[in-house]
Amino acid sequence: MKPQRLSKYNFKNKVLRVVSRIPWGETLTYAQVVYLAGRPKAYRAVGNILSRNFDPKVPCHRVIRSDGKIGGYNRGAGFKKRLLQSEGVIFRPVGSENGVVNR
DNA sequence: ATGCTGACGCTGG
DNA sequence: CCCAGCGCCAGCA
Repeated sequence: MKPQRLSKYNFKNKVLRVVSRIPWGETLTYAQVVYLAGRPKAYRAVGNILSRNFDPKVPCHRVIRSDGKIGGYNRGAGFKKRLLQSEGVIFRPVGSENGVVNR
């Protein structure tokens, strides 16, 4: 077992792990995830990582924007919203598209 | 090694 | 509420 260097090498891994621990029906913002992963200012990178993640073990649809908007999804934002709604996440109809998570 | 990319966040208009 | 601009960072070609 090699000592795990959390500085950068594990960042992606850590992010995926954090996301995979989000309970059913719960949501976290990108900022929260990145904070838990230890890089409070790397929210940009998280988007990159999640966009490339296709592992079903990682419920990346539970990660939303800090302003409450849904954000993007590699399978389509609409699909992401449906998934969240089916998990009981309440959306407040705002604007035309995105909608805001009620919390 | 270098430069561009993007599922973001925040402020200002 | 919507749009534009700037900052920030790890991944990837």
